[in-house]
Amino acid sequence: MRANKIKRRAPVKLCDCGMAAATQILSDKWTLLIIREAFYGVVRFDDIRKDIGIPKAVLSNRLKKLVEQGILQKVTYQLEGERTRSGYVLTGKGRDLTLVFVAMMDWGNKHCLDGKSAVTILDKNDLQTLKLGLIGEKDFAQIRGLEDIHIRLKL
Amino acid sequence: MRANKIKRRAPVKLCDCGMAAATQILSDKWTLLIIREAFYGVVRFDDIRKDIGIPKAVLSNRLKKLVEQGILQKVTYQLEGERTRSGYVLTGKGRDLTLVFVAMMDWGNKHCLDGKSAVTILDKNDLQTLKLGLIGEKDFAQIRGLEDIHIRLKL
DNA sequence: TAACCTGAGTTTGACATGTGAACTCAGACT
DNA sequence: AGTCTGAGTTCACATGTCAAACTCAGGTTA
Repeated sequence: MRANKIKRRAPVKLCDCGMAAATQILSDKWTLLIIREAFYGVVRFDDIRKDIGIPKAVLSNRLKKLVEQGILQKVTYQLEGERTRSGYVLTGKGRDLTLVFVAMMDWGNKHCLDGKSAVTILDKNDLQTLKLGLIGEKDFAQIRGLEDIHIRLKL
Repeated sequence: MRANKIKRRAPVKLCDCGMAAATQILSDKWTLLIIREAFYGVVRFDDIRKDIGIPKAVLSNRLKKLVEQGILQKVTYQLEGERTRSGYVLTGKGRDLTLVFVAMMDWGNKHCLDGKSAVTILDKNDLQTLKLGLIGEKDFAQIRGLEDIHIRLKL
């Protein structure tokens, strides 16, 4: 290995590091799976529980924390012919996790799932395939906003 | 909330979901912080420990798992005038976490750190500022590879 | 050569958290 | 009035976390 790249200290202190701050909120066995449910539109306590197999006590605790942190909000809604219920949906702060979500999905598909991916991300308007990447200033205008994208299942 | 968006089940099973697979590997209080150290070039057991404040027993355990999973590899290296030592550096699979890293950093900076960011990501060649985003097919060629980027500290 | 220092762990034992099963409680249905 | 369902809470036990003490190998000092 190239010894000149070795550092004895990280150049950014934990308290100045957005990545470190984010991990403290997101890095828990269940939290990101709960947020995944929210992205897919599953809002009910028992539905989330059945989908991901989380113990009730833990789900209750995590939902509480996610609401405190402003990532989810508790809302009241009513499905056709059903009574009103409460559910948990993403706030703006929560929806802003989209790129984290996509980045993890891409990595997981490539390295844990033999490159298979279950969804494609499309431009909502022209249905063009979208890809996550780092791009230069002159192309910033080409970046799609969260309102302009659509997640489509394959097959 | 728009009731038509509510689902009773996630459309992608956990076992087919790259995101879910990724969370099972990464979602632990310390794992992503250890990977952060690796990105910054901190490779030694004790240096990592001092930087992030992780207990030795836990660090030992996590490094073992990260090596098993092929995200880090244990290497032998020698600094000028020091004896040979072993350290932990990113593999290709580990470096592929760059976009996850950047996505989490962007989110954490925006939502946990008042928009302050400690680093900028530049094109290694023309020092253009780079940004993470979803872009359309005709611009795929503008996406920078991991070899072409450079993380610069602000100030 | 012996004593010491440092890095990289392992062991220990108290404490915290996670877990599944059983319990609660309120609103709607019969 | 009794039952069902959704959304939790409580319990008792297994697992994980933590700080401090211990180990062990190489290199340094006396």
